[in-house]
Amino acid sequence: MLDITFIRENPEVVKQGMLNKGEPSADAVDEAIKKDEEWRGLVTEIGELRAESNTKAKQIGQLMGQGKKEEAQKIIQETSRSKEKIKELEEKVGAVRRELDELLYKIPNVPEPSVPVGHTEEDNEIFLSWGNPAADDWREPHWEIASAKNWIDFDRGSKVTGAGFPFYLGDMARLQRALINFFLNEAVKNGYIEMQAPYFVNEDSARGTGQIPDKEDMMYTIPRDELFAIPTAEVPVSNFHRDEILAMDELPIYYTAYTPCWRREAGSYGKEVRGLNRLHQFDKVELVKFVHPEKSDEELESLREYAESLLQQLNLPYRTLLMCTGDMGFTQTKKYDLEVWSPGQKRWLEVSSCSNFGSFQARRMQLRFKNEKGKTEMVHTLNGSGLALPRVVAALVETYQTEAGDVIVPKVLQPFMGIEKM
RNA sequence: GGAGAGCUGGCUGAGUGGUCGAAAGCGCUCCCCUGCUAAGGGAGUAUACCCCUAACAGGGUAUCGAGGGUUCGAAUCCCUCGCUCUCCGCCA
Repeated sequence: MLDITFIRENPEVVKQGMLNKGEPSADAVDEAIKKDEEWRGLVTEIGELRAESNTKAKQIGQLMGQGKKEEAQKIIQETSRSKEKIKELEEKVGAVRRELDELLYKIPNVPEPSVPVGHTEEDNEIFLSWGNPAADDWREPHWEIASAKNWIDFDRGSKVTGAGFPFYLGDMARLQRALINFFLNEAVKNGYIEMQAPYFVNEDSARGTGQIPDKEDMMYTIPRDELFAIPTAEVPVSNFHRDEILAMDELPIYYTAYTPCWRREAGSYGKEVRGLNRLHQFDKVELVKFVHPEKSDEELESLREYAESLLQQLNLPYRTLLMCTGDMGFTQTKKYDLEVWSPGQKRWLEVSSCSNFGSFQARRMQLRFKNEKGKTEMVHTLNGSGLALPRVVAALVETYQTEAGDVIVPKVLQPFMGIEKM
């Protein structure tokens, strides 16, 4: 959610950003400004009425204390009249505030000036490419390799749970465990605090990071206990400091957490979801940063560089995309996607998304800090995957497959697996 | 799952219907005193929002776990929920 004061002072910037992000109309901006005016008017009016009745209540208290009951009685009668007016206004102000909040929830974060304006993924900018994508004809997609080696059991996963919930077996299971260890170790080396987070969150947390109301259908729910299965560790980790005021010298704070992620992925179909390309449950190591507002731009770059370093160490060719305004999402000011090359499928697979949210999430979460002047100010939040497992595994297996059909274990993972070949 | 106790400012803790945004202590900040140290004296020290202002200052409202209710008036009474602690049960 954006700051209404910022919207009031920069309506055109907000409107332009909204249209650039592909919203059909920016009318919500003017409507919000109008609602805000109405709301402030009502708040002022109520404040005055309450001030009056507070004064009278105090007078009554004094008179009662002095034993002047009749005089007190007189004032009591006067007061009960304005009571109803206050109640009426309170209901109205509550309704107007809800309407205002609803409008504010509809206004997306404003893209950074450096973000290319565009509508579709065609307009994303290739920020950089690394490595030489393999293009040999003999390379197979990972699901062929996995099935030959009996590494992934999709059918039994479907029997036990449903489509998109595979079992991993033998060396494949060990590979995933190795990747998780490798990613976490690297993150800790780079200053991230390792964290184990809850896999379910409550409604306030889902709202805090914007899953509700924007992306409610993405999550699995546990209605009886009013909980949501996390679609990413971003949700519990970002909400860790919700409703807090941090000291300035605590910033920046970096966290990393491994969790499974659950996503309903309603409406997905076809070859896009073949094999490990898209699952309902998958593993991911997530990176979350809480930073000083002035630092968030450079923090996004270092987050991106860190995520890239993982692919470099695994020696997997990738490219980094700077997402255009229309493809970047509601809550971000700027976003990079890392795509790894899948030589068996001959396509790029997204394995990380590094985003700067500015104060957008922090405002929803009421996460603030005391700045240089001792004023409370919203922190800036960023997050990125470091990395998401299944597609890394897919690209890795396809890239490290030998013509003889084995899969070599990447050097950096060998210490974790204790073998050189799967 | 059952029974009970509790939730007050950065912390400890007082406050059972009126002058309480809240005693006292600790901590912290500033000032004074004191030739180190220690001690002492004084002032200040929550958050959000609204109004006003060039700004500072100022005025107002709300907040004593959350939400609702009773009342002219609620930290104090009532209801619902959350959380913490103790005991019992169960359990990886």
